[in-house]
Amino acid sequence: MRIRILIADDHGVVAEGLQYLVAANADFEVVGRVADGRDAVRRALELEPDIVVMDMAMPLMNGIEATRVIHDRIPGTRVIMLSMYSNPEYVYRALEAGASGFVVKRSAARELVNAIRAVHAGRRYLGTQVAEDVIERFIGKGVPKDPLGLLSSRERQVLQLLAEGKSVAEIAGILSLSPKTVETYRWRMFEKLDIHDLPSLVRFAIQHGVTQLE
Amino acid sequence: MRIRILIADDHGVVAEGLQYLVAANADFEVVGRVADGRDAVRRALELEPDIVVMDMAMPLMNGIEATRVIHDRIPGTRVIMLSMYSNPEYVYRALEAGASGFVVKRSAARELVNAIRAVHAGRRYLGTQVAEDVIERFIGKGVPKDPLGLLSSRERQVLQLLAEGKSVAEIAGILSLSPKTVETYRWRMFEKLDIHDLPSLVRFAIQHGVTQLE
DNA sequence: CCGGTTGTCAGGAGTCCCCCGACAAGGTTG
DNA sequence: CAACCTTGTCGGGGGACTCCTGACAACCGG
Repeated sequence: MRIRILIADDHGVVAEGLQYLVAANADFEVVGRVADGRDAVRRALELEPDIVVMDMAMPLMNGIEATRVIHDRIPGTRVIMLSMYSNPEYVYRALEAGASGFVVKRSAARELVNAIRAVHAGRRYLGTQVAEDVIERFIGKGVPKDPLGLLSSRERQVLQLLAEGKSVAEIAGILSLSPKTVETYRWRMFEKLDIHDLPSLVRFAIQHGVTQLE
Repeated sequence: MRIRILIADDHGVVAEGLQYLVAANADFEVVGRVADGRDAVRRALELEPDIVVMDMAMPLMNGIEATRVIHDRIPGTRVIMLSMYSNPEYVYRALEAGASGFVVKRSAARELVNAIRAVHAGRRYLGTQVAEDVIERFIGKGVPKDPLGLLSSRERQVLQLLAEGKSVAEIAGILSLSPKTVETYRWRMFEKLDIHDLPSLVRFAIQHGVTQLE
């Protein structure tokens, strides 16, 4: 019985590369490939793979939020987060959202393979680089507390979409909500973060990895 | 006679993925893989590959500089730049440094394969995404100019203030202008940059150093 | 001297935002 | 358990803001 894997990465070249890389192991099977967080959730629900290899920064819904949903809804599926950076704040948020592993793209492919096997065996896995960074931080200070924790998951979704330049109406369409509801999230978000203009919100989102500079 | 390829990318996972991806084509042969710009130059000198697939952002020596050296010293070797971003300034700098192709990681693997074949056949290749961006902005100019140059000084002032979160009314106050005038600058700016939402404008401003994060 | 760019302002239709209120469901805590 | 808080969801209304177009004088480059 091969390990069934879903790959979520919005960089076509990278994603297809990953697919070949993973498929080079006889006991791995890539069952799907998607390019944004919402599709990741959809296909994961549909396929119930053993493992999702998830890029952290993706359009529409980032890897963290997607992980949160998948972890909640599909108990048998484990998520391995793949990220450009090993910023402890990111690692913390990924694990807190329910990821079982965290590997930086910088590391050797070996690590991803190790991570897949470890996680599939029910363990957790941090890339060596990641583990070092995180431990370093943990002994220095406590748990990194980030203001994103103040926001509910809906609010974070809206934050990302807003920062990506979507209008309230577009967001309502994307999330299948009333525009009024989206406005409420936006309003509550501004209150919680004590931010009162869109540009500051965009900066905040970039700084906290909710969206990227592109 | 197979096309001999050197891969330079500091992200282990990505690089190995690329290797598998490229090697999936029978007429391609991956002769080496390196993780920084200096090694790229060293190995290129040593191997004289047909093609170097080069990541733009690498430690020690970035892809641009490495390309410059390789292009100068090994006439038979062509470089294809692989980048996260299709920012025309980057594309320009890559081409000016002697790259023969430019593909963004976002694009499909197919494009990289196309690029390799095209470049090996002596042509140049820009990914469709890249070509669009570049042509759009450079066609009328001829001279590669950074898009900030498109803006008048008043427009740049307004850009900065907008990106800092100021409202049109505030800006009018600061610059002692009618709000209507400020609106005009804002509108002209959007037109010139082909940007149609505030968050994108903020990103643009940050990317071009008009304002900073934090 | 003429077309293009810049700096400046105005108008109007239409959109969006701000802030408030509301309520049900779930979670937490005394 | 009861009381409270948070979250998810929606609506209203009025004021603010945006978008686009038009206008015109000044300058500058060819």
